[in-house]
Amino acid sequence: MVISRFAPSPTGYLHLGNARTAIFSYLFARHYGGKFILRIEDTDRERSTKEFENMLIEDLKWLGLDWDEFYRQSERFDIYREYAQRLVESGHAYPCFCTVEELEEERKKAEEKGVPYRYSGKCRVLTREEVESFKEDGKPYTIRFKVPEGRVVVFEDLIKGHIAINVDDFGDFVIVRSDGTPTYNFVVVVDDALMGVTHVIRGEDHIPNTPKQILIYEALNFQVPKFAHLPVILGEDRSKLSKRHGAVSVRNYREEGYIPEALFNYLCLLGWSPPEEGREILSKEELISIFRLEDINSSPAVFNKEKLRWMNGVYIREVVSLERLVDEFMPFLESAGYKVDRDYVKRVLEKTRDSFDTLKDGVERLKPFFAEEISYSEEAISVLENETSRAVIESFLQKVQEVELSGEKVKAIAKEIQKELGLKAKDVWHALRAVLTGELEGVGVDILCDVLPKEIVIKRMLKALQFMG
RNA sequence: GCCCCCAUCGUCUAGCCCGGUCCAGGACACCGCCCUUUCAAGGCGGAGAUCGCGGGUUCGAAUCCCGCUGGGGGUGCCA
Repeated sequence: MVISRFAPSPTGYLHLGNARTAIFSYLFARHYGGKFILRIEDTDRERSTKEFENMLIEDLKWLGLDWDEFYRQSERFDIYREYAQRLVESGHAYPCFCTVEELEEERKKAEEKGVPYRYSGKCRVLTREEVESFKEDGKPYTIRFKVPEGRVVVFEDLIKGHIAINVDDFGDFVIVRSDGTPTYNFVVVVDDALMGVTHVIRGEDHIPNTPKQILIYEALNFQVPKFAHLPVILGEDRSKLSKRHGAVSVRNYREEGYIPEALFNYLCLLGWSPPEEGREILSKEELISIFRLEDINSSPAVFNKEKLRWMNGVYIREVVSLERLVDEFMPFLESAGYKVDRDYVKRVLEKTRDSFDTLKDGVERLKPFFAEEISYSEEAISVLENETSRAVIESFLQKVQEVELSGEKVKAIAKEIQKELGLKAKDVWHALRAVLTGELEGVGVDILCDVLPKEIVIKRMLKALQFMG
């Protein structure tokens, strides 16, 4: 069976890049009917927080991901301790008593000499007696993995292909910190092996770590999994997508009114493309059935907010059901301070969902449907100041009294007024629009009248007349 | 510095493995027209890539080989 995992560290909000990694890893597992594991990598006790962990989980669920197993590394320290012990006993690792200061010194010297830095291996040659006596003195120590010399680690990456790295490039690395907590390169191996992970799917920034991990797999006699390193996501300036590029967390997009399925869909298209050309709007189910690691592009992709926006619009106007859209939209109306009836919102959205790209934009555009009081823009005011506008409004008020209000009716009335007053269609509509929406652009006056209660329409007319004095 | 990865329209990409059907296809954005009471949406059309550069191999290269350049990533008692 295929087993993949997503292993975020709870040190911040779920980043778009990580979200995409999670999605690919998830799609892969589901495609093969395998298992998907979520593992919180919180071995760095300094930077990890429970709050971030909760938000990570919340965001992953919001995106539509689910997992079969859940682990938290901070709860598995006993396991790591045991395997670290084994490595020491088998001679693959050793205690190192060097202080941070000493190491800093080594690094500085290397830099001055212009040679690439790697740990000197000083403590590698400590005798048993020396080690014992240091320990008795209570000297803090780390445990380092002994990197074999002259070894070239080779692996076939499922995305990048053949990769060979000479491990002489890095020195013995720390697997257990002086405070007893294990480090990433070590725990990731122990966990992936123990959890039976068959495919390690992660960002390409992990490629340099891979040989170190393979060395540990071997030392522990674990079976080495397959690796698939995803290209990174870049910002507009082609550097790794980060906070300085603006909104880069899943949460940002959630708050801006993006539909989770749209974000999910868009993220999939960064670095991956469906085998069937031309179809880009794909549901989670479709993605699961067609997703293959082989179709992942090996070059980095620039995140394009415009296209995400467009895609979100597609989801709003034609993909999600009306009920779903209402559910998604309600919270945005509430946080904008509108107290409205769900049924009313549904009637509004049914006619207007094709005119905005994000829920937040929707709130703005649909203001005339929800706001108690509307305010006039400068352009609207200048229209209201037109002599003809008063006549239009007065006539409209009179004609609307005896009829049931609807978009069709309003069209008929507008035409009548136009004829009676000898105006251009534009003049009539502009006046009505200014009165009803306070703007000269936006939703159609007819659809506005289709759902807006008649008394509100009348109220706005009267208010306008009053405004005109 | 050293190590690693990458390179097709502005952006995401198809094609590259198995050279010719590619004077390179699709999508977003852009431009124009249509629809129209406005803005969107929608429909139709357009512009946009000498396939990073230079060498090879070949009758023929975006596709194979080599070099260069550019970009990105890594180089932690972070993950």
